[in-house]
Amino acid sequence: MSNPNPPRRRSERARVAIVTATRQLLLERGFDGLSIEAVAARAGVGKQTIYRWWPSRPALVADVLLEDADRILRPVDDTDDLAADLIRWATRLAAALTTERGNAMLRILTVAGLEHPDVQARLYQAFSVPLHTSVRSRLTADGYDTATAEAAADAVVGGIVYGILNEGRAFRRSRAEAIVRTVLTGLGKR
Amino acid sequence: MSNPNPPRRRSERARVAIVTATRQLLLERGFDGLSIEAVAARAGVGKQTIYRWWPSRPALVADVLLEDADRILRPVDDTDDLAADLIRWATRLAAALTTERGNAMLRILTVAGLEHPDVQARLYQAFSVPLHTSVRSRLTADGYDTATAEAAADAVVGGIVYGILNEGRAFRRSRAEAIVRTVLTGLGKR
Amino acid sequence: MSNPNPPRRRSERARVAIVTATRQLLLERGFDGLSIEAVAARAGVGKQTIYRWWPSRPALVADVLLEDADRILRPVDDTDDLAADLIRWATRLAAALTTERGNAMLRILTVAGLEHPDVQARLYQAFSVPLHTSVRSRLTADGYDTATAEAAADAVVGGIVYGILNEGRAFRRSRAEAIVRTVLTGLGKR
Amino acid sequence: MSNPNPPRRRSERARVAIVTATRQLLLERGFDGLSIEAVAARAGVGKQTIYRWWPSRPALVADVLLEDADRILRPVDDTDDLAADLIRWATRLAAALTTERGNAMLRILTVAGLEHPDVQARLYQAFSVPLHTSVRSRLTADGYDTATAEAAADAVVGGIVYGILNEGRAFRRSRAEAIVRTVLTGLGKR
DNA sequence: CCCTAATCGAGACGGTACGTCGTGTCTTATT
DNA sequence: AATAAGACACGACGTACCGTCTCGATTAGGG
Repeated sequence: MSNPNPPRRRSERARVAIVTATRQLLLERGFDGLSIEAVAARAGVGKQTIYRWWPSRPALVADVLLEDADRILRPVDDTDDLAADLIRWATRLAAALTTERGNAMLRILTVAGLEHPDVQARLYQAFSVPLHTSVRSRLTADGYDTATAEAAADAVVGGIVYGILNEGRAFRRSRAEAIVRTVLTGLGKR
Repeated sequence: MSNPNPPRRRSERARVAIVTATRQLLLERGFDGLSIEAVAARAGVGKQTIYRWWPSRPALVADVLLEDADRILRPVDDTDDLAADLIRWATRLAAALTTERGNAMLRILTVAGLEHPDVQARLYQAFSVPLHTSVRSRLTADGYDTATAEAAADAVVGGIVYGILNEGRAFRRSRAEAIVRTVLTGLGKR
Repeated sequence: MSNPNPPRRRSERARVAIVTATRQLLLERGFDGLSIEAVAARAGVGKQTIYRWWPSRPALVADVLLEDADRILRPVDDTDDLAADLIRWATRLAAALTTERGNAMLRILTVAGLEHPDVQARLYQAFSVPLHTSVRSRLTADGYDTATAEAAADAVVGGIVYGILNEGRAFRRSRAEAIVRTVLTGLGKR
Repeated sequence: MSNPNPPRRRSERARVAIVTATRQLLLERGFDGLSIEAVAARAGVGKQTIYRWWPSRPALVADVLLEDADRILRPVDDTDDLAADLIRWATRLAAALTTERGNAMLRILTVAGLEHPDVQARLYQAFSVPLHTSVRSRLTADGYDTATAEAAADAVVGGIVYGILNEGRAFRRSRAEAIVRTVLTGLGKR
């Protein structure tokens, strides 16, 4: 009995060439300067091959960003020093998002998400959720209740990422530390 | 002494028509869907009249957003109850940014800023700075030191705005309140 | 002794499906609107199967036209009345070329020939030559010399076919008759 | 009182460049090989400028052909020798249509007309009608009645042009002469 | 109060990119 | 082998806008 839905046979060679070309052009020209035509040319691929597998420019960009997600997402350490763990995590996050490449990625990621709802959903799952969860679960692991952990994660992640969106690479790591300290200081175990 | 910048005789009629058309089209089609050609057509204006006064599409959009800034920016009240003042302010901010129109504005504002550095600077001054300052000065007014107020303002503003950027209109006002409470609880006067 | 051209095992089913689909699409969309892809889809056949057996689109079209040649080509009757024979033949030809289908065929045939030299050669042999020969040999049968018969055939066939190419289905059969009469009247046996 | 329909201001420079480029490319690559993109590139013009003024490729081609119509259309001389006049005209027509350029034009003209009805109408008026009329009026000038002149013109023009469409540049001028002679011989004044 | 130069509407222009269609070649799995 | 299916690199399509550039036709101030 044969498969009624034979899987479409996709060229891995083309897929990699497209994703690679997209990544390069994204860093060279930014999200807005990225044209499908340029990607196709650099990848040595027909435009149709891109349109066959990706519904839109933001969707292609999202795939590229998702492949690089682990450069930004790191788990929170779990020693017996909560403050130290979160501060280490926060400064590393700030560091990753203020490298030239990391900052470019953050901006691209944000624009791509804002311009295309379904891409937004994927990026949200892949970036915002893990970031938030890292902090939240480190807190609940230490005994904080869900609501408190939630609000504290909002404040820490939002404070840092929104700060970097606004200030760009000028955002200092010490500011991330200050945010964590400020939020933490107020969290009395009940 | 003669005016070094002799006011050029600009048609106010055209200016208003352009800004109005831009606002409408922005809400109908979003930032990316906005074309100068469509603005000119809707405003009953030649394209050149737009290019004569605005250097780029984001600059035009920025002007429209700036005209509407006061719909979002409200001062923090200054009663003797810090927590109540900040919570009121935060929930109002969240409310403004989760209306259909307010949310659209936030998204447009963010994209416009991320894609055009000099527009970014103007929008930063007009939106991010006042937001941040509101909170910070309410805190310093209550005796908190600059560094603490800074970090707390980062956490509150970032927590709310970044949250809304991610969740959109689904962001609950109660979450804004929780963030404020969490941040506040930790701020012990020294 | 074995066949030097071992017949390749070609699917007759596919051949017929392709030719039929081509004929339908030719009548629906004309020569220019005919795409190999559409033929393959309508025939339920892979594109490669078409390219395997026909070198080009005009070649495929030519095959279809050749299968239908006998709808147009009729011998000239040979009674003892030359004028009546030729007039009958001419009006029948005009009739065949002014039906919806016949006229479409003529136009397709002409375009296909003009755009592809080797197809032109085949179509010339299959259509123009027999048409011309019909008239010419009826005349030589009646005793006219070759050169005269040749020129008269040129005038009759060209007059009718070129007329129909220009006027389309508006060309009246009586005009074909008039041409024949005019040409004939001048042919005095020597 | 201002003109309610201000004439659109068309660039003559662009018009000429487009027509010239089209003519060149037509002779280099033929009708089918002509792409709007190539015309735009060679003319140093945006594609839109072509599409703004011509509705289709055949329409553009028709304009080019019409500009060259006088290379083919010549009046019939009117001396007192009908046969000589028509033969001279016919051989000149055959000569014009069997030069490399003239033959190319004839083929292009025919294909363009067959593929686009409204272009067909214009080309018919500009080429077929004058050709036919030339012969017909020379005959009526000599006293032949309308119907006879009509049929004779059909035979002469059709015989020559259809012959050249079929035989191409191999068509001999003497054949044109033979056709004229044959048709003429049969025309007894009544 | 008129003159004149800046501004206005309109829209053509040379371009870039879009997203789609079709080409002819190829690869894979099936018969 | 030949087949149905369809991915692939490529080229062209016709459209949308870009930002620049004329065109007259106002229109608002300084003479």
